[in-house]
Amino acid sequence: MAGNKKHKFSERENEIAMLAKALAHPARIYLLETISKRKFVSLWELVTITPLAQATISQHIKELLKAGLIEVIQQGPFSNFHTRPEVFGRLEKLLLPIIRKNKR
Amino acid sequence: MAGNKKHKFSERENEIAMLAKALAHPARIYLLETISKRKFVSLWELVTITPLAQATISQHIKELLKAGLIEVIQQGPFSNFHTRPEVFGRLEKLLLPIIRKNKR
DNA sequence: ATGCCAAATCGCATATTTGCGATATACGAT
DNA sequence: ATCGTATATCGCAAATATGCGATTTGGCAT
Repeated sequence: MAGNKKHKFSERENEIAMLAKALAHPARIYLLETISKRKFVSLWELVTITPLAQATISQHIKELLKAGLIEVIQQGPFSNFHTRPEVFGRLEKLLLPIIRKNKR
Repeated sequence: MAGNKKHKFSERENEIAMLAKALAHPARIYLLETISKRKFVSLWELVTITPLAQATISQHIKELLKAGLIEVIQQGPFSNFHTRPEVFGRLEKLLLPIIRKNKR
């Protein structure tokens, strides 16, 4: 079964896996890049341009928030999202060495 | 339900997600780095140093193979794994722009 | 308070992932 | 051919992820 064996691996390995998991769905890549491009996007706007139901988009956004890749700033009835530079820096710090070591 | 909506997103988004998914488990990060460090490792060796059952490790290795991150070369009864530089290069090409654009 | 809109959450169905014991397969040595 | 070792695969159980309709929540205006 899927009994949690995560404690068997290092904090670092778990952190990399956690961040990678947040990126492991095309909808989340799309949402992330849209938020990134526009700097500031509301969920309502994401709903209008994404081929998924509002509930589903809300769910994916929650995943991105949980991983810390994006942040929300409430503006009236709107949730405005933007990316969190520190966490992308962390991602670079964790992932680049692995990529660099193995890339052609 | 989880009906496949992947076709609703671009090839590129799907490729990034596919590679990220391969990295989205601490055991796979651990296996990948071990294979990377030693340049050439058999599954038997991985089994002796990884806190998971042989069947489970075999499964994770299969995921890494499917994503193209590693390759196997049979040597007698041993499966020797090594990383695939082209695919890490691809990963860099796809992921770095996103990271760079958003990092602090 | 009522109505309206954006967003989050609930509840459910289905799909996929994770883990492993058991079994099957492949290879080398004898 | 038989044995021993190394891997892969099967079959199952449980956990988690995905998707969405329906409902709830929160804010703003009137």
